[in-house]
Amino acid sequence: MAIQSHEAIDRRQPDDPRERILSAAGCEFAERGYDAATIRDICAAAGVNVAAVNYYFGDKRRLYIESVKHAHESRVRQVPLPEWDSSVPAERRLHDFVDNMLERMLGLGQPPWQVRLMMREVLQPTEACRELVEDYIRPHFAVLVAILDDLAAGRLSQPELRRVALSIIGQCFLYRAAGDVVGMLVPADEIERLHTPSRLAEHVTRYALAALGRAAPLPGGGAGLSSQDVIA
Amino acid sequence: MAIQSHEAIDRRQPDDPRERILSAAGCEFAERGYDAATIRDICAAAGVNVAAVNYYFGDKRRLYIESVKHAHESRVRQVPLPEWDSSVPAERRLHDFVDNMLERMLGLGQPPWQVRLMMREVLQPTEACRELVEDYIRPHFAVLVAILDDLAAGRLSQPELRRVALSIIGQCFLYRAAGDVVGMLVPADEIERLHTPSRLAEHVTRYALAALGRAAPLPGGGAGLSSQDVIA
DNA sequence: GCTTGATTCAAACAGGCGTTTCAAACGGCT
DNA sequence: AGCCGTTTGAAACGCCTGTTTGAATCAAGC
Repeated sequence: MAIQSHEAIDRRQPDDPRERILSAAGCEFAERGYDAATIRDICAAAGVNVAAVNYYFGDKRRLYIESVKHAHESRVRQVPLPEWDSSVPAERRLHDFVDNMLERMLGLGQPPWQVRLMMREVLQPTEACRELVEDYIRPHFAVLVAILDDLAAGRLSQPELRRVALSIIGQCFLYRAAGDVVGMLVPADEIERLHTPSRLAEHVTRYALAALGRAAPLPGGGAGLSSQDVIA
Repeated sequence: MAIQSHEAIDRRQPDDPRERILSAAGCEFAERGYDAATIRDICAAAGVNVAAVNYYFGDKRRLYIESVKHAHESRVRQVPLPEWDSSVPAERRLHDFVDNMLERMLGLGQPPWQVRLMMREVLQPTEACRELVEDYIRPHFAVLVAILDDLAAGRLSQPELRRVALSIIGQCFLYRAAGDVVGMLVPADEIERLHTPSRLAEHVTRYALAALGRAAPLPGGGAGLSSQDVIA
């Protein structure tokens, strides 16, 4: 039997069992991975019976896909694409974009399982991945390419712009995806001082601007937006 | 029941059951992950009985750890750290290093499951990770930092050098770890033409040299070691 | 030959998994 | 009240997992 009036009712209220299951599932999938996460644990965390997942979602695989979408939607709502006044210079827009991306990925506020779950999709794509790329990643990518196009003032081809964009994303990506290993390679106090989202954003931005000839090369003092880490 | 003379015999010969299990296990773990890989599948691939893994390794977890070490060792043997004559300029050494790293990661020869397995450790560290970092990653990292130190001629502090090194590694890392998503963002023909290890190595190197003021900024024609992708 | 230890094998074990069942409880409705 | 579709609940069903057993096989030493 069932699953009929699911479209009709409002949902989205936090005591809705379906919503509770999605949150618990996303959290569990993010932490343990698809295979290691069990329906029993998910249902226990959500405070519902194991039969509920069959009732609402059919089976584990569809629950997983829905929970990825759910995480991705709520994440988009939390951290929207930044928008700028047309007078803001491209350098500042690049910095804001990178800062926004790092803040979203490393998220000092609370390390959100949503990002961890989406990261799993990126690293080992399943059915939910294509949707994730189209709705979430590609728009961000397009904005970055546009900023770089402004910075290069038409002197770079689209393929070149894309490669530069990937270079910038790669740097941010490393800190999120391989953060544990980075933590083993860099002294702990240096991590605390210099590997905050805002400090990293400044480094990545300065690195890119210097490479594009829109700022003095790296050792230079007056190039970036500020000069921290004085001596170390 | 026992495990006694394991140290005595030579092993390393390819028909040794222990060796066969390690290879099959590494392959299976790399492809499916720890939980999804089953001992039965591994043993079937290795052509041994399921009891063999208990006999040789004790249990699944220890088999996993040993297979990570095994993959890492054979990978080190395959692709050693490049060495240079002291007359080679730092620019060339940087290019060679990046090219070597990308070739090892993306490995055109055969997409090796060893790298995929090690990548899993980097992304979600287990017990085997620390050893991996100390034996394999840290030495490479140190070489890169030394090259950058030469390039900067002492004008960058150690923390700054490490950040630049991570920027370079991050760019390579993205193509390996998030290659599927990159493939969705970039046109297929562009991938084929420009996202080869050697082309990417040139881009990453040029990007770094420009940022450090050791080459003309990116749009410049005569800066890099060659100027491909003419118009696109 | 026989003995001894190391190795292999088929078969079984207990436990956890996703999934299903079916009856009980709920909530509007007339 | 009684009815009926929706939602929950405890229990069970197969199935597949990692692991273990105990006997069969092999290799070498005497």
